[in-house]
Amino acid sequence: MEMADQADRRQALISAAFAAIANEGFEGLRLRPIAAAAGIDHSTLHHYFRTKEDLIAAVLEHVTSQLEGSMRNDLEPAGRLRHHLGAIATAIAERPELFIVLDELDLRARRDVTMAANIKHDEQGWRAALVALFDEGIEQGTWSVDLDVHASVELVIATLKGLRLRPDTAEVVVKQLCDLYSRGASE
Amino acid sequence: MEMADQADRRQALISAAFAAIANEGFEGLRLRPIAAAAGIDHSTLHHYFRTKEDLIAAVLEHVTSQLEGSMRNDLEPAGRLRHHLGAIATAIAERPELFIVLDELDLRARRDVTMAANIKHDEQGWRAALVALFDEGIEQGTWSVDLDVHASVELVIATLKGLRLRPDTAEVVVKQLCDLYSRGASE
Amino acid sequence: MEMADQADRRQALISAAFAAIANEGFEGLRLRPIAAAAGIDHSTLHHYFRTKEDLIAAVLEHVTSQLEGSMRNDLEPAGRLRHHLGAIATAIAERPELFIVLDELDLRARRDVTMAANIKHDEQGWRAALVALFDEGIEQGTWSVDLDVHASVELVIATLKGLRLRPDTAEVVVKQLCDLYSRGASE
Amino acid sequence: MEMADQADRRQALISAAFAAIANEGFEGLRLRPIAAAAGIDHSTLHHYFRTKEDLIAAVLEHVTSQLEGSMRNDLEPAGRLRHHLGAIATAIAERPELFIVLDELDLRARRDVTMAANIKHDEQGWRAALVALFDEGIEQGTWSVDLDVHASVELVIATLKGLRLRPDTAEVVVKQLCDLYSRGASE
DNA sequence: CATGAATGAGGCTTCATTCAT
DNA sequence: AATGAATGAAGCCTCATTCAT
Repeated sequence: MEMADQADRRQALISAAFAAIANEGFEGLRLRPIAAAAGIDHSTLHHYFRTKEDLIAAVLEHVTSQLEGSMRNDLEPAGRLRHHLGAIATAIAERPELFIVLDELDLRARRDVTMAANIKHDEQGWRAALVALFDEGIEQGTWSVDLDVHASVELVIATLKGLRLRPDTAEVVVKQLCDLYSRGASE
Repeated sequence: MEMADQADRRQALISAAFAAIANEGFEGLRLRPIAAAAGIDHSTLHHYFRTKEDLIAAVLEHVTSQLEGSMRNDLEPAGRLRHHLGAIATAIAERPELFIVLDELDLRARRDVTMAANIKHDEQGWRAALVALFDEGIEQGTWSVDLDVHASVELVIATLKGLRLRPDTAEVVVKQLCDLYSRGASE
Repeated sequence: MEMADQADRRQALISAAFAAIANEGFEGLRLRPIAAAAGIDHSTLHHYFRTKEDLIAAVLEHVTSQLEGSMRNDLEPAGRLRHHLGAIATAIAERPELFIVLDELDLRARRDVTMAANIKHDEQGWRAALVALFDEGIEQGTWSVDLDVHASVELVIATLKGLRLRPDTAEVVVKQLCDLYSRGASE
Repeated sequence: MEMADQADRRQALISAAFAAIANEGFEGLRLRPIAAAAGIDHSTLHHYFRTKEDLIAAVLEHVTSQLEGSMRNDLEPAGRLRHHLGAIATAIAERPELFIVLDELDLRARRDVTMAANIKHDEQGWRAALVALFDEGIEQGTWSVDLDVHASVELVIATLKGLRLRPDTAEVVVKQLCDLYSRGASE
């Protein structure tokens, strides 16, 4: 039981840090309030996370673990794309903070090599799945062989990243993007 | 002449702040180094910008003034879209700092109403131009009347925003987006 | 057997503390690393030494026990002096840490009455032996009756203390001091 | 006039730090009390000394400037030695704090290269003067050509260093050392 | 306009120690 | 005896801002 308490406390700290970043931004991340939110002394926080950086890394881990991709391999390419984009649009709409924080992290990654590495790693998996999706679609005739897979993948990623700050438009934008690819497909 | 000096100094401060944000991020924005970069005492900076926020606002103004849109009204809709997106892709590729800083500013806007207002105002103009572009295209038969103008506008904006952190992919992504709309058009 | 373990552990803590003072100085004495070096939790250290001061006192005891003087009473005064100084010079050269730590302790004694008392006690024995040596030497005609015994004792002590920070010069300095007293003796 | 104030304040900080080291030792050197003693906020201290190390360096400079050697070149070697040692003995007796602090600094030099360099530099001058003194003495027949100059210099230095912690014995010890060299000389 | 000393609030981190287990 | 979570005090340092000059 105590073990659960420990983990809980740790999780509480991560959650508090996550919320702080979401609400106040990276600038506003102060250790004292985080500790207070978890109901402990600010020096005790260092018992769980030796340094501020360690806490931030844990936040990143927490965020990415929540976004673990759901790519349904049982659908054909077009449907899979539609489903995947829809899932992300839904996630953006329902839990925008997740993406806000990811954006802050993304920005910080420009100066923090560790963070950059972690984010890159996470994106790699996503990117690979998208490449496979488009490759398969071309193979099956869903899209023309002329389709630029790399460009398409980057377009999808860029669009989704660009939606982070405007969660309210996520749904329509994603639909529009799907439609464009469907039209290409019907051709 | 001194007036020119004044303006120069002011501009030097803004440039220094801009560079600092581009290189170190918002977190790394310290007034003292900014003043030093402009060759003045850190106290004197407050004669030009009463507060840190004021300086940041000036940086935003500086950034947006550099991005004033070039929407060529002499071209037909499809060409105009292609040209516009190409121009932005070029800008991203050539002066990525501009967009990096814009991203930092965008993120900060979530907590700074003044900044949010300024950014929104700037985007409004952009948005309106895009709406006009698509409306005209539909009117002229470039795109189907079924085209969701609002969604398309947001898609374009989201995509471009999403490119900020990956300036190297800007060109191909923009081309891909144009192609998708061209194909839709050919229909 | 466990008792031996206990003593061993205690000794390990003292040794680790000794090494820490020798290497990092008094400033650098931290309990956690000491405990870690002895392979126990930092909390457990408090079972062996209730407080940091207690541990330091034990270090002093450890150091002085290692320096228990070897004054050979079988030699005549001049030879005894030469032998004694030589022994200390050798000790300084071979185990300089012992003297470094003693110096740190000496300095600290200025503010720590307990330490001051302990050190004073240790020195008292040394001082008495030296007084006896010189007294005997005068009695036997080795040195003139004009020899200031007290001053000579303090000179010897001061010189040896002054050598602590320059272990490499210990040998020649000690030899020089002996020579000065031998010359006085030959008179 | 204000300039004097500035320098005064700076000096006040150095003096306060000096006193703190003398009374509490290096361990007890805290910036806040130092600032308070000088009548300023603890953050203002950083305006005068960017870092704690800088302040310590200033203390060292202050101490050594007070000890600038008084080697009277108008006296013959034996008299010069007697005079020099007497001067230092007097200094130790009258201002023992100076030497206490020097001892703390000396000890710290073992871990602080900058301090070690500064101290070494100061000692170099002293050492050179002593070497010259003994060389001249041998040349003039004051001492035998067999005298080990290097050893004698180190003996003098070690003795004086060893006196730091026992200022009350300085006078007699120094006299005894002089006597030993005089006797050697008379020979 | 320019300076630089001064401020006060606040930042992260470290440490010896205690307490419940 | 041993652990490790928790504490609270304290450490150095930084920053935006103000004020007297």
